[in-house]
Amino acid sequence: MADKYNPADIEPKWQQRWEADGLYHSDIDPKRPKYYALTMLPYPSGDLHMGHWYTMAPADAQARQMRMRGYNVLFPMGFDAFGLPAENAAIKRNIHPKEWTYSNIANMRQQLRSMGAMFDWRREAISSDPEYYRWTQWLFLQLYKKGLAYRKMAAVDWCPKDNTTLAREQVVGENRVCERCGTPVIKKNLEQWFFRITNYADQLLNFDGIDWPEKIRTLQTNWIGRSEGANVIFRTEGGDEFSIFTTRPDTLWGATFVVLAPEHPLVAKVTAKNHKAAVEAYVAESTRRTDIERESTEREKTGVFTGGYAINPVNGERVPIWIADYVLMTYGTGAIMAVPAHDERDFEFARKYGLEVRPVIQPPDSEPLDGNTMKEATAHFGEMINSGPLTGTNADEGVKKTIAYLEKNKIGEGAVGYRIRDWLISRQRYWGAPIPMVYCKTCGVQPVPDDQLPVLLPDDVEWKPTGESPLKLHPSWKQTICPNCNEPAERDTDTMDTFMCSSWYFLRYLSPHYEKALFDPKEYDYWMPIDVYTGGAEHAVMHLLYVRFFWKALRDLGIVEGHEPMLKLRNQGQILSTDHQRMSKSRGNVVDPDELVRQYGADTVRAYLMFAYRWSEGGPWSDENIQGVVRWLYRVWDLFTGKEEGGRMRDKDVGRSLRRKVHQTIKRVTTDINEFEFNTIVSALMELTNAILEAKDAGAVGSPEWVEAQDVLLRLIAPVTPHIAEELWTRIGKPYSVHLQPWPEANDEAAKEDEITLVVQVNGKLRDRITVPAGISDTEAEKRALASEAVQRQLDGKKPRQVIVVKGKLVNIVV
RNA sequence: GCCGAAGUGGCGGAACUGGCAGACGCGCACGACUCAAAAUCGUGUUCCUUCGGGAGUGUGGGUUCGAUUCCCACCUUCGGCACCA
Repeated sequence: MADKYNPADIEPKWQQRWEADGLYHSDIDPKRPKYYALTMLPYPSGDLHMGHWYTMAPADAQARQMRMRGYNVLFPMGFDAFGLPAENAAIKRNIHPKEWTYSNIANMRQQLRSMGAMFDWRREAISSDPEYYRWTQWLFLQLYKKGLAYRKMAAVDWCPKDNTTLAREQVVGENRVCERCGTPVIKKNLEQWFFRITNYADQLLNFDGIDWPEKIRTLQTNWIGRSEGANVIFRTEGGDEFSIFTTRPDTLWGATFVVLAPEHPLVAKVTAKNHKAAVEAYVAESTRRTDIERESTEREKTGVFTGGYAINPVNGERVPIWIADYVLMTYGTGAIMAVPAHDERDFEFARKYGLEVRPVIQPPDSEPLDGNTMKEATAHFGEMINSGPLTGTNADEGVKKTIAYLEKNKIGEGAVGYRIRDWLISRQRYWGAPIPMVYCKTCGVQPVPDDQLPVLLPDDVEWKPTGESPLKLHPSWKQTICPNCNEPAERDTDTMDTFMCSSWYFLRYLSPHYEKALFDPKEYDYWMPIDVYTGGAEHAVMHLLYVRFFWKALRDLGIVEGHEPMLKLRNQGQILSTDHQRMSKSRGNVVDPDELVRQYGADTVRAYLMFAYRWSEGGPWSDENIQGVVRWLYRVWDLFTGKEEGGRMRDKDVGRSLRRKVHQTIKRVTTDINEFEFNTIVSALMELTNAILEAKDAGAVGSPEWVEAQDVLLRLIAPVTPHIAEELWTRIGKPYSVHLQPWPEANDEAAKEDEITLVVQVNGKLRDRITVPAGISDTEAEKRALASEAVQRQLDGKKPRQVIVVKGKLVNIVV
């Protein structure tokens, strides 16, 4: 009986048993409340690393605890298997991406199993399986039919290393680099597929009814970047109308010139003959520039006069039309009114090119502004001056009144601008779901009919990137017939962004092999929506935004119901390497969990990851502290397998205080696990273990309190360290399985303290601690506090001016 | 520049709504066991101290009987955005 704790023996044993028994199968059960716990699916990049364990093991513990609390828990797992990293790795090793991906999946599946998590593998979904991407393609077609997918020629972000376009969200940092490989992106004019995420901008700003971290909500809100203002219609002297967007319509009378983006469609038309050469040179120059140069705020503003003029609709003034690359075609209307007196950029530009600066807002508490002598623009609100009929309007009404004025005179209207761009989903790469569209010379763009899905990705392709889509180079793949006229036609040779695959994967878990639809409606009705989603915050404006957009689009298509797919989101922090850098294969600093599991066992690694960091924070990896957890589990083991010295308790308080600790721990663990505070759970469990050991020394063995303590401890550690819990549960003769037991209930009466430590302060400083009965009255507490020797010493004969008693906690004596 | 988060022992980190700062661990020191070491167990461990106390949660102020917690200013670190009109 007194054998050593050997995780290498017990962990595989129980994993096999659970597997054989289907212990973690999640099936519809109308009798139990459901709980869909989802954790982000991994990319099959080769090995499971510490980061995966760090997200998944605590998420598993929380899911397990919910199960013990009587919920029917779905905790599925799958692989986000399409995409660039797999393909790039395959190129480097010169093996087929498919082979590479699937062998990695086989490996990672084994690693995931070693964690002892309660994944229901029958529900595994792999996004690169035809039975999966068939539905990715089907969803694309649904969006297309709803007008939410469209094809457009645009200047798009292109990664010259990965040889593909990227979504705006996948270009990161101030150097505007590719999110995958860190290479600065360039612009290319290409015809590409986009999803109309901008249609949902306002809805995506609404987080009502979901419990998501403030941080993510802020990031998404900033990314969407809503700003209110007005569109104002200007006219060129030639009579062409164009509209400008401004957030400061109250400064309209101060517009002394207008600026078009170099790509603006009116540029050629407004350009006067004698300015043509300069304008064309400037346009050519700015197309050549990278985004980094062009969008850098450091760079001095440049521009050229077109020789054309526009009419300011509010005062009929003739203002020069310039072009400048600080005006972006992709935001607002690609044209601005320039109000140098009240906009820093316009001011800089006006001073450089000698254009008029005319103040039309007089901010309070400042000297009357003079356009000739101003040193900088002032963006403050204030009283409108020199503004025709609106002169004298005060700060808080200016914008509103100007919009009303514009609308009344039909020269503009209130408008909203967004920073977010439509989601570019075409990729010129091989390893992805083909875009199910066909191009016919006579019928144009045609969707592939549903019954021809999936459009299979061919295996026999030269997948190495050339800058062209690999599928384009395949000898026969793109040749097809038009679904409309049956004449020869060509397939779209691009594949879809992998973020598209991962925008709906949680729906496929419901019924991964269902052939009739995206999901089995019975499963959907029972399991959805997701009750809790766990994963990294680094996906804030990519995956986590796409998922919400996708769901809303699916809702509008009548495929799903409700406004949000995930009711609650919790982000873990990141585990950095020992060098405080992100773990990555290229840096060679990846910490391998397998090695630790071999050395200490999965239970120890699970508990350590929960114990060592605040889950939401993460931090640099260190295994120095792991000894604490190792020792703890050995102590737990000994508690159940060591010699039990029965006998008489030294006094009856031993039993009562043991029971108190047991019930206090139930409370703490239950609260903390549902708040995703895993480190304090392990602390509480260690404390309980220590308390039981102390009680053992005090002769508690065999008492009812002892029996209860053993029982509860095993139930409480079961979600954290499932294998040792199961082993010890069996060894003390309890019926298999501990994971089928109900979660213990805390008894408030038992958890209550009989005695409390009353803190005694004098002038807010701690002077004494006295032990008193828990239910002590305020007057009695005051009396005892004043009687304290330490207090008397402090008072030194002085009379207390005031005595504050906080019930059951402290007495503060003010002198 | 703008937005957000965080600064607590040698280290990881606790502290519910303003009420015992440093739980639980690591490490370290000393002790027990041992021929010895490891492991294990026990004791101690914020700093200073004349042993009465004093100081202490990034810095400086403020509110309060009382502040790690609330308010103001600043410093540092991290994350995000960045000519968005």
